[in-house]
Amino acid sequence: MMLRLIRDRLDEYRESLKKRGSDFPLERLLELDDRRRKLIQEINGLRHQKNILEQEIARKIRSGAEAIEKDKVKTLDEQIKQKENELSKVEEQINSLQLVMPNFVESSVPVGPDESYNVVVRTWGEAGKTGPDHIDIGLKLDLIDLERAAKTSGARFYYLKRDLVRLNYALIAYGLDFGVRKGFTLLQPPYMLRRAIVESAVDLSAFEDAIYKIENEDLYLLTTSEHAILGYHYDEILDEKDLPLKYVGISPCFRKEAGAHGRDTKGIFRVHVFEKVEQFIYSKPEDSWKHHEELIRNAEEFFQSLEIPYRVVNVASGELGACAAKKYDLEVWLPGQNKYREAVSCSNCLEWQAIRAKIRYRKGNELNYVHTLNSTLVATERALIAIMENHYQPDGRIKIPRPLVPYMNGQEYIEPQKV
RNA sequence: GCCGGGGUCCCCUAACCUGGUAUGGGGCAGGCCUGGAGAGCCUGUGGCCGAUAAGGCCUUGUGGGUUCAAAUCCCACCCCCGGCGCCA
Repeated sequence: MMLRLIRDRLDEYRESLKKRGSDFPLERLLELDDRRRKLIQEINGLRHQKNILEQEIARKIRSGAEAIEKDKVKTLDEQIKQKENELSKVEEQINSLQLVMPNFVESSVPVGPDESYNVVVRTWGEAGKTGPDHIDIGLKLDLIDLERAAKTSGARFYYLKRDLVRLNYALIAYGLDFGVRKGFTLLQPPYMLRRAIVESAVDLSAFEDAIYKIENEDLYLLTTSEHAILGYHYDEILDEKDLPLKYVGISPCFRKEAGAHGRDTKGIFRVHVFEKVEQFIYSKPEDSWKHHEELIRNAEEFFQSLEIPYRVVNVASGELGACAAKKYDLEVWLPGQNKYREAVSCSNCLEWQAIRAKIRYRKGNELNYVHTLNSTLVATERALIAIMENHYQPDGRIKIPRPLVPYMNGQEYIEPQKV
């Protein structure tokens, strides 16, 4: 299906691969597809002959005659079997290529191999403030324990303590209410998914680098509720009048971070488990770019309400990931690191995921693939870092952002522990 | 986990025992009819190959097997419902 799309827009697709710097073997895939189509034609012809023979046999048996063509059917069966074996080998190769086949690249995406080619779209708030990092603050106020987490679970784990636990749940509760106000439907998904579901949502490289597998089961721990929300409508036909479908998911996210050795090793910035409130939209194709802007604007409004300075970047073609045709990152200012760091990722996957997940919609008499879009609303551990570092007061307290105060039972500051 | 019942096209449903190429209804789309609407009637409704043709192949939860032939018989697995057991 993705193949047909690519055959229709072959030049554009070659250009997209070039922009990504992808070494995807497109020519080989096209050759295999030609071979596949030829085999299907041959098999269809043989099956047609077989069907005709079978009907003759049935007719003869009904009229009481002895059926004598059985050996002819056997010969056909052998020929069919042989072609089918070849076909299934070809299809196997096609499938494994399709699992790593990247999406198109949208024309407004900056072309370049790495993040240095990202283009800043806009900035909000006063960046440049410096101060202690979340680890120092967390230790000083007894809000984070990393050593004991290392003892129980290893690197990249953490215990949150005291008011930071409450602040985490306040962020989640605020994020969910925020999503509902924006017209999204809340969804708390299963935290484990079958392989087929995960494969429809990601490219293969994600499996090795990110995904934890449950032993002896066809189940994988969620890396983001995005995948579970895509799976929600797996193999379904939606009605045009129900689109767009907007969901906000809440779940923990489990990530191996296998490809990230040595990066962000301290603190709770890059960890194996974190909570995330996620926006997801199933859209009609003609509306998906409008919704892409809507999703990033929602995330921006959320971080503005927390009074955290940020910038939005248009991610360069080489950093997109296979699924996305365009991706915005929202990067928050972290005084402890003296730089902007990624807190939100907002992608338009076009029909890439929908084709793999077989999600279509009915428009009058025809069926079309939907477009899917996803964006973080808030990954709470990273937001906690941003709050701790940006709202740290000279007197050693952390000011709780206004919208979270009601979720903290009116509490306005996190106070240092009295010794 | 155990015992029983079940999974058919977008939805519902017939055929399953007794193997012969998936029935009917609803919805939706188009057409006829109408001043207009409704009712009624007709046609279409998934996937693949092919030129958007003609035509053909495939499709009854998934994968195997028996057979000239499988929705139908056999085996394994998945899921749903009911009962029992276990459990935060």
